[in-house]
Amino acid sequence: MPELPEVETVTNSIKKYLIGKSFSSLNLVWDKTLHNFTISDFNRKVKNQIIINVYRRGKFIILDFNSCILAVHLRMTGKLYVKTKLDKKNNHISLFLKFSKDYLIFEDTRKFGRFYLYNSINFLDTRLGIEPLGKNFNENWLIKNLNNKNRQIKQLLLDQSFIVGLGNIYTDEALWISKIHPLSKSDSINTFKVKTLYKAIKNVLNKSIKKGGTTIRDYTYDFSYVGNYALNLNVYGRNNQPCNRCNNPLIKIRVAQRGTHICSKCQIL
DNA sequence: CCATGAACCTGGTCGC
DNA sequence: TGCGACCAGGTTCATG
Repeated sequence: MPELPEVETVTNSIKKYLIGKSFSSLNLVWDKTLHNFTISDFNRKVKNQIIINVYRRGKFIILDFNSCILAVHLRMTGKLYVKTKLDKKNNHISLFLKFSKDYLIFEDTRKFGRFYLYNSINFLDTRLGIEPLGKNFNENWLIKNLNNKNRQIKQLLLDQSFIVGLGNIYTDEALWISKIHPLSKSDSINTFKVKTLYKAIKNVLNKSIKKGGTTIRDYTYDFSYVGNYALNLNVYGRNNQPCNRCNNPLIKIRVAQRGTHICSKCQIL
C-alpha cells in the first residue's frame, strides 16, 4: 500500500498529536512487529523520552527522541493512527503505545509492517537512496545515475537504495507520463524522456500529497480520512480501459514480479 | 552487476 | 454457496 504520498500523509496526521509527548508503555500483540529490539529495550531507551520530531524518510515514519529514533514501516497494509480508545474487536492491531490519555495504534492486516529502533537516522541514511522531493534530486542527477546502470527502469525506480518513496502505483504512472516502457534499460533511455521522467516523478508525488494520497479498497488513515488521488490515476488499475492519451486499451504485464500497467502504443520498448 | 523466485501474511475476488 | 487459484500499495534473501 503506502508509497511516499501516503506515508507523508500519515506522518503529518499523527505529528501534531505526538510532538512534545512521551510514551508510557508499549503493548505488543504480534511479536515480530519489533524487528530489532525488545520491550525491555523500549523501556530502557524510549519510555518516558520526549518526542522532539516526527518526519518521513523514504517510506519510513520516524519518531525522533533525540537519543534514539523509532522508525515505522507500514509495508503493505500497515496503518498508524492516534485514538482515545482501543477497539477491542479489532483483530488486526499489531501493537499500541500509550501517551498522555491516548494511544498510538499500529494496525496491520498482513503483518508485514515493522518497528525499528536506532541510535540515529544514520543507519537508514546509508541504506536509502535520494529523496525525490529533496533539493539534491534534479535532472542532471537522474541523467547521470540512470546512465551509470544497466537495469530495467521500473525495477530501478522501485529500488529504495536508489531512489526512495516510489512504489508500484507511482512508478507506473510516472513511466506512462514519460512514455517509457518499464522494461527499458536505464542507460538506453534518451535524455528528453529522462527529463520528462524527472518532472513526472515530482509531479505525480506532489499532486498525490495534495490529495492525501491514493486510497484503494477501503484503506484509511487518520480516523476516517480517505485520500482521493485514485481519481487522477492514468494507468494503475486501469487495464483494458482506454489510454487517456491515445485511446488504445491499456494492458497489464509482469515486471520485476509486479503487476505493471502500460499503454503498449505509447510506451514502446 | 543484474534478474528471478521464494518468503513473510491475510483477505478479497473471480471462475467453476 | 463453496472451493481453489490468484492477486494485492513492500522488502529481503538466496541463487544463477
